[in-house]
Amino acid sequence: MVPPGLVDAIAAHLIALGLTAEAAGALTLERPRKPEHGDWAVNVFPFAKAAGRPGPELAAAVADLVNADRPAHVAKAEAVGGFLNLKLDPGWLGEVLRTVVAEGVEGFARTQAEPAMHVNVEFVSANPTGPLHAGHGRWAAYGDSLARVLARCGHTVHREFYVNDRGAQVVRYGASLAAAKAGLPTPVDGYAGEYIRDWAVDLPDGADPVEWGLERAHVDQHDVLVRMGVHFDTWSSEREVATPGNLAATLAELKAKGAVYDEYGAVWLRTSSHGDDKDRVLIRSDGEPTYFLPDIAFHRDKFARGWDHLINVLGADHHGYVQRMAAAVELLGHRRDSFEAIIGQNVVLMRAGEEVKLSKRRGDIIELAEVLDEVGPDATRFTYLLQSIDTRQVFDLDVVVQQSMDNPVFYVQMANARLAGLARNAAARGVVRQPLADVDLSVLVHQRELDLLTSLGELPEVVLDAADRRAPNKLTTWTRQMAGAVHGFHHDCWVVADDVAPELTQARLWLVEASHIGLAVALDLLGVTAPDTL
RNA sequence: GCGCUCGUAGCUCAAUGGAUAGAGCAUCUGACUACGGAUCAGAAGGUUGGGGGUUCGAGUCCCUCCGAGCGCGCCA
Repeated sequence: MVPPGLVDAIAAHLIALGLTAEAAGALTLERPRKPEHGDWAVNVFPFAKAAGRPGPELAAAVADLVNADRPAHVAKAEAVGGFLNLKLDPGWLGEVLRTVVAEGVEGFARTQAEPAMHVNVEFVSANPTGPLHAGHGRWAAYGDSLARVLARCGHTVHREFYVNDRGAQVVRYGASLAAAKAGLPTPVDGYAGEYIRDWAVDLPDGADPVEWGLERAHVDQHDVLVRMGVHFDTWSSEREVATPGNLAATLAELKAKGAVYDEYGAVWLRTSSHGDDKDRVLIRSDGEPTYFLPDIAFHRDKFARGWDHLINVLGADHHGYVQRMAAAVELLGHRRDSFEAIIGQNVVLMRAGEEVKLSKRRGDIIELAEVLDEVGPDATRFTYLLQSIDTRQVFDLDVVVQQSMDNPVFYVQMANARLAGLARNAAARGVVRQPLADVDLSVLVHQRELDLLTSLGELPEVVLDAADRRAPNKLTTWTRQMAGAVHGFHHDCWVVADDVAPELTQARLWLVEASHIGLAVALDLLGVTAPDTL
């Protein structure tokens, strides 16, 4: 949070020092890494050239102007090198606290992004040929949390799961189930997983193994996602999208762009003219569409349903897919950047110090359901969101299972529970919290208290940053920092005690309330519950 | 061979092109007659894989080399 009017005031000083209004408009405040550099800082180096003087000199000049006429809540401006460091008065943090309490869990850190978009987020989209494995969990946690963060920033968000229930693999899957039921060996190119044998036991006589198997896999995947707290607005079926009429209409639209041609008996799309490294087959020489044409029809359908920005969360093994789909989107007449592929790196699962390879075909998988059984939904989601989606993640089941200090989710949840405990304790001792308007917050001067308030004030920016950079893990980092501040406060600052003045107890009770709100907001965006008792 | 994504403390990870690269774990040393010690404080730990370049300034951008994962189907 930034004191209202502060940016404008500094920009006005820059203009007074010779910058154009446009140049000064680029001004941003940033959080200094070190506390001694103040609460906010302006890096004036970028403006040095336009002002016609060296950065340090410009910073000093702006500092003089700010000190001569201090904007609200600014206690001191100081130039250090090319930085203008701003120290806010203690009253500002009280304003932060009052804002947090007034806005509450619903409203705090809810910033309106401009422009607000209709965003369709497609994620997981696992093949309907078996249960979700531990690797899928990362996409589930990431996609759902990203959707929550985008929604909090004012976007209208739709969660979509695409079911590839058509094509050769589905046939192989059905054949594998049928063979297992008959006690026959797994067909060549079939699925050999243990779940095939387990599920085949339930396959009714006379049932179509493909149809029955698809339903079985869907129910299994749906249920485990629900257990994780992940809900999709739409489960789209490739079969329903790939109707002859739909495919023909899509093909016709592409043909109208002159991007379709016949060769070797197949029908091709000229994606290479739009950034792909070669053209792609739409309809095979045997007359069957590849996966690609239905996929294009599916994306066309998303646009037609009113979504103007499409996000696809994909595993690293699908990165080759991005260019061709971006090309197709462009050929359909949409802006290239209205299709956004987020490529996530794979999860490496460790158990007993060894890497576990995940392969559904070979049957060597760890099911997501097993992870949830062992670890629980909260630790599972928190762990998946611990780091950037851009880096390979090592998910060590043994470490996550033991509720040790290796697992930060307990550190964070305990901080939340402690805050609740502080409020409970005060109530049990008969301390009644007075209305916030009647409470003097200026007694909050302990470094632990200031740390909590500073951290709280950062949350709105963290949420925006997480949305802009598609990085919900920023929130994980924030909760860990916030939890550290809570534990420090808990250790050093007693809320109700004989040697704590009643006024300080009141202020601290509200500090506890605000901190509780902040953690609740962040944990909700991560999809992690915030229990008040552990 | 070509392409995509990466490489930061012993380990797992942070760091809008900005200030002396930060946390947690593990290790060592301290702090409990009170709100949950599942905590807190301190110490130690770094040539940000190597080398060039761009600029006032590079962990971050560019080039190159090394290393890792993943792609390069009329599979999905």
